[in-house]
Amino acid sequence: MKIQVSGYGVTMDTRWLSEEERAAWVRLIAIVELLPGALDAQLRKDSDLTHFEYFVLAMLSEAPDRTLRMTDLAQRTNATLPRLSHVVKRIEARGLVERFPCVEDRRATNAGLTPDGWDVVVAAAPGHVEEVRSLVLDPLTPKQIEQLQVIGDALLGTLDPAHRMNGLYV
Amino acid sequence: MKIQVSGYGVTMDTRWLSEEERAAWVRLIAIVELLPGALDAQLRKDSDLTHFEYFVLAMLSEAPDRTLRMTDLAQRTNATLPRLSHVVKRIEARGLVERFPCVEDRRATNAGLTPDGWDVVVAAAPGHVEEVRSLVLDPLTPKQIEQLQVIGDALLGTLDPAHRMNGLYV
DNA sequence: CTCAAATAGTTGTTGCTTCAACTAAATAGG
DNA sequence: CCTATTTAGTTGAAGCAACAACTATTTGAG
Repeated sequence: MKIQVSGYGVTMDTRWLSEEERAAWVRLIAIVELLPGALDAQLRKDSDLTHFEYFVLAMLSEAPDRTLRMTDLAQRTNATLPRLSHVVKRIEARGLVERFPCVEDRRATNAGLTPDGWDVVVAAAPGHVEEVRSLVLDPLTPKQIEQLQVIGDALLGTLDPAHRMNGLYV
Repeated sequence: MKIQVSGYGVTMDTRWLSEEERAAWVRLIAIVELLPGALDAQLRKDSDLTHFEYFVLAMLSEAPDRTLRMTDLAQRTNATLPRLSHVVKRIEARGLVERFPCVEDRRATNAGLTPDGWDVVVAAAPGHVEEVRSLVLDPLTPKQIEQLQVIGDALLGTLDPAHRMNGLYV
């Protein structure tokens, strides 16, 4: 057994990370921790929405009739059905969406954007897009943006094999 | 569609996202949504730890005397002090860390890893590293890992300007 | 046709994060 | 000095998410 300085200490038959791997990983995990808070903060402040609520409204705003079935919406937003159900209940209470039973399959529920909900998304979008630009896009070169897209595809191949998170977003 | 935002008497047009920008952004946001859950799931299952708890223990395990001041630890883990305080209280109750007042500055509290805490990190590390490999590193080429590191630096320049998230991680 | 299993969604509980309020100690201004 | 402010940390309340349990339809096997 050998004590490592920048590893975890005890060496086993695990393949530890190389310096390059560690550098990339540390940065990715930092981004994953910081980005949601930054997004939430801007949307909260300017539009009284969480990022997830915005995400839900944005998905609906791009759907035919601005309406989707709960299961479909859950997949596009990468939410569990219970989570989505609670969130939709809250934004329904605020008048931004409405739920109604599906005719073809009476187990199913449709969630549709109300006119008020549409107005809220339209009002929130520009500020959100500006935030995305200043946080993520502006610091990168066009080449890096392309690299990020390719890298993202590779990671989502393992994180989201079914490619369920496919909605048109922003 | 062109939506106008007005603020402080100035009206400006929103620059919408190009196809490349949107593609990169959609993938990044999907990763940010999916990665934490995947990390938590593995650590929960195999070691009864959240990823954040593991992160805290890992930081302590690399510090001199396996001890850090709360503020320092909060910065390295990118947590607020209240969040860290609650988490440390919980893992202290499990015997993994202990808190004791700092001698030089009696406002401050030190958090130190106990022998049990050390054992837990050492036991959890290999499985976690394997998970990181299979989720993030293995799907990427060495060149992409390098690109990810550079891109990460650029994004953290705006997300974490003070570069507080500096701990040696993994 | 019937009954078991799968599917769609909701609801309640528990746990973690955030926010605001608080205590206590160190520092700085006059 | 001595008071005012800043810094370090804790605590309690409120809100959101994960999980489990539940109802209600639909499908499918025999």
